Amino acid sequence: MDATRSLVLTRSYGSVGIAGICERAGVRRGSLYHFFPGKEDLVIATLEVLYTEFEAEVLQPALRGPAGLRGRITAFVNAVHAFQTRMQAAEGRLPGCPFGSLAVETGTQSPRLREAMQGHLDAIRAQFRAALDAAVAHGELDARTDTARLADHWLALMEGILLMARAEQDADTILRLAPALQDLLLGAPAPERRANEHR
Amino acid sequence: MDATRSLVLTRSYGSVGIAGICERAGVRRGSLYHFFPGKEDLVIATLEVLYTEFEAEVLQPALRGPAGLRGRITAFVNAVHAFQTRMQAAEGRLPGCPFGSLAVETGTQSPRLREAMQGHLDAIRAQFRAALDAAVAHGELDARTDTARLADHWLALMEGILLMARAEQDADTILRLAPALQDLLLGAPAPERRANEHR
DNA sequence: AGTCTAGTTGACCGATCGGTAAACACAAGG
DNA sequence: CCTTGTGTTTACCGATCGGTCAACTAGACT
Repeated sequence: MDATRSLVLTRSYGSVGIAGICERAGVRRGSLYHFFPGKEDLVIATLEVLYTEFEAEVLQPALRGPAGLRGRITAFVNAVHAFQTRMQAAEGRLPGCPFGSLAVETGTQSPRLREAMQGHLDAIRAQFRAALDAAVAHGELDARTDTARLADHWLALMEGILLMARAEQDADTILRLAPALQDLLLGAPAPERRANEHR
Repeated sequence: MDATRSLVLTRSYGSVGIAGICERAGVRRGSLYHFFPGKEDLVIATLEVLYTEFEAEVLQPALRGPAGLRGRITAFVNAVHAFQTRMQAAEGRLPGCPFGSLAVETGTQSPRLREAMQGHLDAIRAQFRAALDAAVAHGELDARTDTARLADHWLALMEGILLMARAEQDADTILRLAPALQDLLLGAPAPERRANEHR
């Protein structure tokens, strides 16, 4: 599963073969099929583990650690940036958001895989919403804020940022686009103060 | 190339085979290789055409037609929504943003394809920026607005929106997330008016 | 008529795909 | 000692992958 993770994240579902996974893992193909019924299940299981780790190591610490929504967003962005940088250093490729990428690639081919990825995206969105609800409770956001809607926007923008980062194969893209997240979630600055504010 | 477009947009680069393309086009494989040196070049050429059409039929009309940035954004979103809906009706699958999807999928494998897609994304960003510059010229945005940066954010969010739409295979996702675009580009409403504003 | 060339065709290439199955190793339990 | 269950190994399956090639067709030009 570690081999599967490395390969699927840095390449893509379709372009990763069972043979490559097994070679990397130092395992014979037959052994693999003793534990997993097929490629699809292997990948689903692998990303299940990845999500669990992502929630425990990125989502929870960043979104509950610092006080204040602004600090939490920053912590979240930095944690994502660190993870992407680490992966790029280790594997030579910047993965972007695996759940989003897989959902896009297999969305029109493998319903089970797509549903699994959608489930993870939903879970991330729920974490975002919890952070927004906490901000509402602390008076950082107006009480009438539609946190579900805002969390939805947050996830969409985050996916877009990671898509751009993967397309450019550059982790700094995340930092470059992160201000958009602050603008979207905390309200854009008044037009008068907008120019170059984030530099 | 029409067959290539349909298949690549609704499936993915890796999962579309030369055989499938030729079968759909009613052409023998050998004939294809008389005109294109390989799959990569075929797809690049196909998406070149697609971008040209996209610019002429979506970008230009939407971003120059209506008066006012808000109206232009709305027109752009509606045009994209219409295109996605049409594709879904015709092919049974919602393609999302082909340039983004291809850039993501092939970004770690086919440098030429990735560069081509990046070029198209850059071109789209330039169109966005032109629309923002026009808004600045009309006083709709502050003169000090960093339009390049804002166009960058615009593209990232748009890619995220289309990624979500493809993941969910639902064109309405675009309309659901479109308000985020208005918030990001025109400035979020004051917190007091934020709740449910867009419903 | 003869030549040339753009394009078509179908057979074929080696490689790889995901997946299967039978033979085998081996430790645990009787 | 013998069975049983858990894995491992290896050879193999048909299908498909992207790509090649030589033979062929047919219209244009001389």
